[in-house]
Amino acid sequence: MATTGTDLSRMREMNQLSIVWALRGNPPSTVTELAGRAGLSRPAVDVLVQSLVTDGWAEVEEPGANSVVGRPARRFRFRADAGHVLGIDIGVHKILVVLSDLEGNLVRTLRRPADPEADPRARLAAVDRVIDEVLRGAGMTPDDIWAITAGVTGPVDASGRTSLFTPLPGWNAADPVAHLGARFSCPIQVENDCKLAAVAERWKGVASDADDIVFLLAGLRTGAGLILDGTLRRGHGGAAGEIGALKAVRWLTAPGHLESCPGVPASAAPGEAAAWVFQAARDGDRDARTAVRRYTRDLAVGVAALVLALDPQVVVYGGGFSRSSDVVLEPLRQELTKHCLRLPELRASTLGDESVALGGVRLSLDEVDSRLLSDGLAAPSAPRR
Amino acid sequence: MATTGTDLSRMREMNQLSIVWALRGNPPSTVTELAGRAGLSRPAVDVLVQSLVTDGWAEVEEPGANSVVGRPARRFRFRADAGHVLGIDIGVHKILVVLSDLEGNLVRTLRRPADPEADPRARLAAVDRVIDEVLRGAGMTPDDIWAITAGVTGPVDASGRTSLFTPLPGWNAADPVAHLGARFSCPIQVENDCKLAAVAERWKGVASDADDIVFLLAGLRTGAGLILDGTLRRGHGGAAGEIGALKAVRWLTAPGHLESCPGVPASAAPGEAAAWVFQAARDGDRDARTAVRRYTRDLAVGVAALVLALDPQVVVYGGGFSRSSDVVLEPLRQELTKHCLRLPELRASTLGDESVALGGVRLSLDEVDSRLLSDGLAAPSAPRR
DNA sequence: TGAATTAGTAAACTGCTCAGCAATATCCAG
DNA sequence: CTGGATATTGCTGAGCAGTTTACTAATTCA
Repeated sequence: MATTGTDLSRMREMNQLSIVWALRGNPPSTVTELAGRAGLSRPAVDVLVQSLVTDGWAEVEEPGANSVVGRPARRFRFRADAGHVLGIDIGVHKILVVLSDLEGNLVRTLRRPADPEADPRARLAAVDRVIDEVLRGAGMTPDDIWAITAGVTGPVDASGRTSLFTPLPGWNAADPVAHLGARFSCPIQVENDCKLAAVAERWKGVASDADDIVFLLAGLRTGAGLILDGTLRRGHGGAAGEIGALKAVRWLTAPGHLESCPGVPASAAPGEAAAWVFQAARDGDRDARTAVRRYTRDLAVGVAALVLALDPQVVVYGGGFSRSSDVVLEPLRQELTKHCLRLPELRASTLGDESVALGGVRLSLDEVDSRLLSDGLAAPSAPRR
Repeated sequence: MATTGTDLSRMREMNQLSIVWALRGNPPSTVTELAGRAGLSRPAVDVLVQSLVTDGWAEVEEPGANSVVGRPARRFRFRADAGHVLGIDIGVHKILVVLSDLEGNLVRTLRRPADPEADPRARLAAVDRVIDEVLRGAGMTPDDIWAITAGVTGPVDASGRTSLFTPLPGWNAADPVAHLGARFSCPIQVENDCKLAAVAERWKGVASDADDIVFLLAGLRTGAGLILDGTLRRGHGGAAGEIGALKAVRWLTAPGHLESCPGVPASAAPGEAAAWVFQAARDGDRDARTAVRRYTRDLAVGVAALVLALDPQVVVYGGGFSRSSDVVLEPLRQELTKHCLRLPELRASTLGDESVALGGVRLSLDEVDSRLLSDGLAAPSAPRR
């Protein structure tokens, strides 16, 4: 453990950061409240918050109507709009861009359909267009963006490349980090979609109380994202959670049970077929229930492997199929009890298909925070790579 | 992130700790060397190390023969013998106790056979006897011990109980923490044996360079321990790594291929049978090679599941069978390439059957360190629970 | 209007780090 | 054998950050 020594200036930096963290995500706060939250004395907080105001990180709110006894206090507010970050979902069928301020408040969300057959150039050009539209709508330029995280399907390595496999046509030759880097000088990450969705689920979703989470992205493709000890697990090569690649785990073929269910309208697209089967199962259709049961049986093997390997607190069922969790969760639970030693809680995602972009926002905010931690906080400005 | 503010006294504490860490594990060091290592100024280090000496954490070494030019510097040495910790392996067939000083130097190691059929009371009494012998041999009393970590088979929950299952007869009714706590007032942990062995492998073993490790404890039983991001993963209920419980993973039956190999002497005990087969395979015996291949094929499914789930940098093959890694590793590698996306490095453990107790020592030392971090360092003494 | 309560501010104090200088001890070249 | 070079120790004063204490300011309630 190579702990490095601390001096006064570093101490001040850290105390100032602890004020920022006490300020952020809370309603406008008095000096006394901040002192309590940050564990510092009132005078110390006073000078720290003063300098935050002059630097532009915080704003004063002069005392107004105050119903409590005593001298009314000024309140300080974190200037969440001092910077912004982007979370992007580069999907097969859609592109979703979310713009957020530094507090994680979503400023703007824009979804555009994407051509499933588009080659990487065309897809990245489409991403650019959606980003442009979002920025224009918010009256911003690329320089106002402090960090970007984009999600794609398939395992992503440290450089943001998708070398092993991906359902995005031609994508393993694409370099989205370089592409975005041409217009944005802020830090840019590309990450696997399941991993981002898992992050979102812990941030604003159904697993915010848990530190050990297995997240399932269930749809026509099935994937998993892992959060252990509260932090996203990428794996040494970025391929953590890819248990679906194991032949004994029939995640590739599992959704097929839904499509091949007797009674599905011949005209239905694959995604619609699954929705039809779930609805039919909900209505009590015998064939549909069998199909769902087969689907969950195949799904459960992989989930059980993850559960046994990691012993998580919560398994979150997310992705496109999570809308039908009411007919999936119970059979899945029954299957899992057959396999597992200790059954974790099973929860259905509520974030819908924004989870990937949301997770991207969260990772971008984390990136901003880690910059603050390492570089300290000068006047707010977009970090450069 | 609830970072709490820092004041001067806490800062001194941290700087003093950083001196301790700069001192420990290094040869006796001069003030200048320490200043460099800890990132502090020379005068600062001087007063800090002075107070460490008066507290008893460090010793001065007056300058003696000095071959370098200039005024000879005093050297300071960490008093590794200020305290000691125990690592214990409570196995089915043996009990192994390791006594270590604060620097991780092994002071005393004692192995005693255990009755496989012994009930928990008898087994814990045997543990007591081995501990007593070790302490007596080192001239110590229970009060000289600062932390104890014991390893047992089967998943261990946070309280040190083995409630799910275990091959130790009657053990799920045992409470080893309470038993040891009657004589020792220091912190006591009980942990799963595979997890401890994994920790040892990263500490003094073959995976000291890796942060993401899957450790296999391969013997008549097969188990796994996970280290991710450099820290041991226990799982929410302490059952991480128990992938062997999955029916599709045939870890329970895998060693059977070895015992049922044609040609094994009828008189051989199960453990000896495996050794015989490995030797025969080494000598080119056809049946033995087939048996080993079957064994690795069954083993590989579970390993592949862990590898795909976690994408580790290294897989370590340890446990009793690791002595025969020369005939196992290559077939295992071949099987894994069939299953995995990205093959991690495959290494054979070199720690032998001391790994569990060694891992216990490491965890005990970690416990001591975390006490120092939270409570600061007064004069050295055994921490109380 | 005065008591009670809370906020803001100034001054004194503590404790730590750092820069720099003088003192000291050894080695080595001449 | 001696003086210079080198490297370490010990010391002092300056600077800085945070705490404590005390005092003043602003507001509500009785």
